[in-house]
Amino acid sequence: MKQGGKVRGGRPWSFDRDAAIDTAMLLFWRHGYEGVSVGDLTKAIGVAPPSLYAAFGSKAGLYERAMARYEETRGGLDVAAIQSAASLPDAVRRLLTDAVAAVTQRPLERGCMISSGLVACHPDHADLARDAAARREALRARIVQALSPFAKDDPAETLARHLAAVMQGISIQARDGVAPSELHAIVDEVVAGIAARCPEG
Amino acid sequence: MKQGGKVRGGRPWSFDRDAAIDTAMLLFWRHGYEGVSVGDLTKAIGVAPPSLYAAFGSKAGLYERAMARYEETRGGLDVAAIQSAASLPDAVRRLLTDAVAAVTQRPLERGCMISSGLVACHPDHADLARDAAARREALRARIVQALSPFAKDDPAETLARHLAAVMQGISIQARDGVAPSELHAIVDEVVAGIAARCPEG
DNA sequence: AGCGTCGTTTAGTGATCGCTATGAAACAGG
DNA sequence: CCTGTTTCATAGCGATCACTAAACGACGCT
Repeated sequence: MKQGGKVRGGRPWSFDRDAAIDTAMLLFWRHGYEGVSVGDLTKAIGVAPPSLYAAFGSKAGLYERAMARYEETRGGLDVAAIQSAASLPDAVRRLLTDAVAAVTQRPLERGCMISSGLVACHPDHADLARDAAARREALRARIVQALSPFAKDDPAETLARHLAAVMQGISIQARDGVAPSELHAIVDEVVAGIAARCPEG
Repeated sequence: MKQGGKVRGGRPWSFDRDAAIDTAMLLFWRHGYEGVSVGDLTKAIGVAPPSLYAAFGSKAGLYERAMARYEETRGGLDVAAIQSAASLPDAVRRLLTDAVAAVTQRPLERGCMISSGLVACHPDHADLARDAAARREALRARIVQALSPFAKDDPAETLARHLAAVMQGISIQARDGVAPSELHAIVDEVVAGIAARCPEG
């Protein structure tokens, strides 16, 4: 998907598909799917509508690409790093601290595009909403995996759902402008609650 | 705001303003602000656009009325009932159990209109988004009040933010179709974490 | 009945929505 | 050069957006 993916002949691409997805990702991240028009996208990318449609099929198709890009680059949950933690509370702390950093890093694009994206929308976009919900469920499953050295089966599933809920709430509050220090205070409380119920210190 | 709020003369109202706000509330609750058009609203209410605008000013004005109605009737946090709890863990349990009930009660309108509503939108609707964020902050303040018999000042503020985050996450997961039993499992974990760190059992 | 008042309807405003038909432009190979 | 292939921008599609001008209709009052 770099510049010029030709085989034989044809006019070369005038814009970088990769950069276009990044641009679209930032716009969707800020304003949501229904808050960004195709006109906004073409203007920000610097291209005419037919080029966008030739490259990505539809606005919904570009949104899916943007979501996937977000997962690869921003919503990356470093499973290995969390698994190497010394204890369950430490693993939870790493997980949630990373989450706070991710949702407060950029001043304009706050919150998590997956955790609090496409929660409600027009019925016409129900497919996209289902996709977003599936990505949230997949994120929860990856939390289960990340916690696998510390908790098994049913407890891990429930704990992952609990932590997913906390991360979703943190995402919404980050969007609302809550300071990182206050979000870290939430993390401290959650970790303390886990630690207090944990056999190992 | 009942049928016929006249003073002198004039044609009587043909539709119940109260019922119209309820109808709009359900639609906005399901699909979000940007997911409902004025055409959807006029069709559901059974009235022509000018009547809607005469009664509520604008789509945004009707949304604000719907949000207020939601707070009065659905998002009602029973502060008194929670304050009468036997302990902090019990108070938290009541709070979160009520929240799960509220977000899973109706099959079509799931989640909380305030906790996970208008999180991202077009810049033109930034005022409404600020209003929604303010309502979320006000909800957190009411949690502080509800917990006032059990926690004071700084700890209460942080705990309320923590619980608000959990409630927001529960709202999103309820929208995604997560079963009430699994949401209750989250509540159990949060309550257990509070109880384990609490001086009184 | 006639008048004033206000809510209603019909019908439509310009703007924007997501998307596309058409043809020119820019390349590779001959 | 020419032809074939692919991407590009111009221009505009029908539909829908939030919203409104203008006239009609239903009442209280005199």
